[in-house]
Amino acid sequence: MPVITDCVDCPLRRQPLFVPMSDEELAFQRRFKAGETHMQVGQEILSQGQASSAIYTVLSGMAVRSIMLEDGQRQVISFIFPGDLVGLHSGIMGEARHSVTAVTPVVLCTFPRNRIWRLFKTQPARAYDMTWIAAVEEHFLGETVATLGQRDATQRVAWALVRIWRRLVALRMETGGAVPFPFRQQDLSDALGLSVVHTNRVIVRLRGDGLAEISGRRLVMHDHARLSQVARLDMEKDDVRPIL
Amino acid sequence: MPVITDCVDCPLRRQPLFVPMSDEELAFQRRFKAGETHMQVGQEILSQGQASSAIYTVLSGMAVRSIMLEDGQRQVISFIFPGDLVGLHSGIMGEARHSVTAVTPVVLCTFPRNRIWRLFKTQPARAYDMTWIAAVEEHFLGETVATLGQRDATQRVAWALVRIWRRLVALRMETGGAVPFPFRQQDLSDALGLSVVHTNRVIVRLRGDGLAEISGRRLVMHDHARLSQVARLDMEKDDVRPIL
DNA sequence: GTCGCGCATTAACCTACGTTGACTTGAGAG
DNA sequence: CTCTCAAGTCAACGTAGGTTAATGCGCGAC
Repeated sequence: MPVITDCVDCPLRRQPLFVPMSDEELAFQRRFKAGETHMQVGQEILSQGQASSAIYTVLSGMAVRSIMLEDGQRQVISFIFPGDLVGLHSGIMGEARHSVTAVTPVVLCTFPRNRIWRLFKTQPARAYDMTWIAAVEEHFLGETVATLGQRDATQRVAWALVRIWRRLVALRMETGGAVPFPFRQQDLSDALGLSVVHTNRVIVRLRGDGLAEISGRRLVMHDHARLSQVARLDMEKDDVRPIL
Repeated sequence: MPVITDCVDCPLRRQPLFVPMSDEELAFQRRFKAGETHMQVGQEILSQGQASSAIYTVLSGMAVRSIMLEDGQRQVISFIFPGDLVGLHSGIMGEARHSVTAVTPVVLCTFPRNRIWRLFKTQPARAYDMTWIAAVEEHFLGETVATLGQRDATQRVAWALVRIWRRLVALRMETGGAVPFPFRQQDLSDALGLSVVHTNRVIVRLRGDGLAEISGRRLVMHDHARLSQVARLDMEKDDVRPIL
């Protein structure tokens, strides 16, 4: 039987990426958390079209959020990392409009759906944070739309790699100039609206140019500054965000 | 001096598209609303990079939400219609990451930023609605990402036209098989990641095929079912949403 | 009226990316 | 150790959509 992480000991909330929690918030959080769920690689945390009974914070592991279109094409909407909130809008709107699939083993904090309303009633600060999280998410999606709409293949791939890199660095998951990269090239291309073949062409070229490379399920960043330039991302500090 | 609409008389909240408000909510809303702002065509309701001091609900008129990229390209993130909430995440995150530009004269209900926190403290139901709105918005953005990532030009244009059509029909703005369409083809192409030239090719073809046409600042829908099919949008009822 | 201007429309040409299909590599199963 | 299967890589060729640039057209200014 695995031991459940007490929120007090949660390794995530101390990360500089996240807004610190007050003692009172922490106390509420411990009661709000109903338990933990463990998912295997390939398992669906959320399934498109299914009602979902809970929202989750990813404690560890990674996943992809994707929509399957009627004609069988898949769009990856976003990559999911530790600290991300999953299922907010299925929780609010009733039915999941997308799937979330684990690409590594994933541990989730579970917050039952029917407690969300209590959170809004008794914990306005936490409710505010939830809206804040939704706003951050929306901001990223806007950036994604801009990337898909206006960038060419090279810029898109560079953008995705830099975004993933920065997020994992902020989570202190960088070791020896590399971060875990459990996504397949197929996931990347489904996220960027490119064919796998062309995504691969770009990745090979970026590697040849000494900018970054993917090898052994890890992303090795050789030249963050130059790759950011290719991606047209400035070097601005990532904003902190709340965590549930 | 223009007369300010009392929330009690607000023509929007009665529309079937929106979740009805309780008397108590309505009472709060009247105090929450600080006033109205009128914008001219071309004016910016929100400017990318500027701090914004308020959030707004669009009472009437239309706008586009867009990002200007460093190299001068513009991505239209979404089209804004009456009932939409504008500036939620600039309000929460401090600085606007995108611009919102009026494409018709626009009337806005103004909610000062510093009252948002009071809303969360005293009106959990309204706070919940705000999160709900953010979730609906996020859902649409996800659909946009999927459209830009996986659809070809014809499907994209059809998708945009159907989305706009349905929203304006839900707002009861349809007359004689047509709705107002104040957007330029340039706006459409910036939203869909296409060149104006190609967008025009598609529009001309859709018109020739008797599906829909844009003429005289109006969108005439000749065959909603068939166009929806082209857009790969099913005929599902649009969900209701709250309004602030 | 007619001038000026932003927007829609069209045609000719070109390229970035998709498609198909074959080959390689590597990791886990037995 | 080697078999298998999924993922990565690569080349050849085709096409959707970009680019450029010219023309048409309504509409407000005066």
